[in-house]
Amino acid sequence: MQAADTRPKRATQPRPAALPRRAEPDARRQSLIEAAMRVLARAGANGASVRAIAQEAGVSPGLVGHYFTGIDALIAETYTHVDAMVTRALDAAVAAAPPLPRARLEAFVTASFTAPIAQPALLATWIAFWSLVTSQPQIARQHDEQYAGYRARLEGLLREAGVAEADLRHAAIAVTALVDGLWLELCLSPQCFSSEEAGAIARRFLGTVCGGVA
Amino acid sequence: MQAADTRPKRATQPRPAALPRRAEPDARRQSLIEAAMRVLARAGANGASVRAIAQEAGVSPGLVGHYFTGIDALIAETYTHVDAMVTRALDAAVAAAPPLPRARLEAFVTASFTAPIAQPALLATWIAFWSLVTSQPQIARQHDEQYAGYRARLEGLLREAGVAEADLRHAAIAVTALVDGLWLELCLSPQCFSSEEAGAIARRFLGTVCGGVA
DNA sequence: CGCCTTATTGAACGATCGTACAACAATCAT
DNA sequence: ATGATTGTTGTACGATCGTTCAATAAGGCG
Repeated sequence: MQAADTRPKRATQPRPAALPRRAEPDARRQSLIEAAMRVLARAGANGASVRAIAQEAGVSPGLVGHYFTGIDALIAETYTHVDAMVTRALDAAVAAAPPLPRARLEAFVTASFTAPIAQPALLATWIAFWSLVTSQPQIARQHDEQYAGYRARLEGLLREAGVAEADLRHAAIAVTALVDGLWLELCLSPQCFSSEEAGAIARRFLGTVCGGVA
Repeated sequence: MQAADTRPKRATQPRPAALPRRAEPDARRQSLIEAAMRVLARAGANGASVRAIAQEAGVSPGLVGHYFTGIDALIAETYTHVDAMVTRALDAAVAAAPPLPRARLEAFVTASFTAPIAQPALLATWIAFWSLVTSQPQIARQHDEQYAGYRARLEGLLREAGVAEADLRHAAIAVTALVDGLWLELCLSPQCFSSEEAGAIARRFLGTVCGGVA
């Protein structure tokens, strides 16, 4: 597997201004993680090498080893960063919704299919992370924790919406699976169905889960 | 060199008997694809190199280039092979079900969470394939076709089960997404919920899609 | 200013990657 | 048997991989 052609040089995200030659450690870490995001979006999971990321960040390859124990740790932290960004976007969507339990729930799932969450450029980050889950127990644990957090947030919204406590776990698993499946297919072949259709399908499912009439 | 080192190391799947030195071309192709499956299951997407696959198949690395245009083509054909195996297992489950539309439909989704489909060892094949979808248009086309085939089969079962023609497309997309999401999470963290739970969740969803009460 | 800490460099290392290719060997037609 | 065909080998090549590490440079502090 070799790096794919990246000729078009499509501007996925503008590169931020270069950091001072000697930067604040936290800022440098962050800039490396954001560079990894851009490389993953542009070149895919197979193209996200130490050298490519360092070049994207405008630093020497050796610096990666100074901030991360290895490329896998950088990928894992990039996943954490993207996951936090997704969580923030979802929380913002919920907060912006009318203060009705059902509306908040619908805002949660609808936001999953709109920018900045559902963009094919983010898929490579998940793929790169998933490919580490099987072989690295620590990565598997991280995945479990972040997914558990996602489901816990969803369980809270479902509880507000009146889902019985006994059904909460299965309902959260079901909604999570449906949203993830729609999200994945939306990223893999965006022309198969639209974000609006995905949102409509998911909201309709919420109607059956909450048992209530719309 | 390392010709003597053919002792069984880790038996994920038993390696089939070695082919004769000069094998039937179709058989050799097939053996390379099956070797790729075993390597993907054992070493993950990042470990599925030409050399590892050739060694697993008991042939020289150069032979891969004789049967496939490159490692990406071998991965793509491996995906095709696994997809065909899944399709066969699903069709067999449907055929073995009672000849009632709803039972056939339930058999279809239930089989998605039992061997030989839902095993974490298969996840690496999907991951390796997905990582090629973004960068290679031909792979993207192949993905679209195989997913369309899956949904078409599901649409047929849903039609038999009485789903209105106007709802068929969205229903198939929804069931596919739910099953895929459950399947993915089941492979990524098998301890989070069980295959039986996944089946129960999916069957319950079918009840709401078909409109009928269970 | 000189000293100390440390962020950063850039090259080098060994390993592995995918692919190409000449040589070898096995089968088949004649 | 002989030649043609082709499956198969093994190696070599250039590229790239992740990581290491001595050298360098940039600030903080006396």
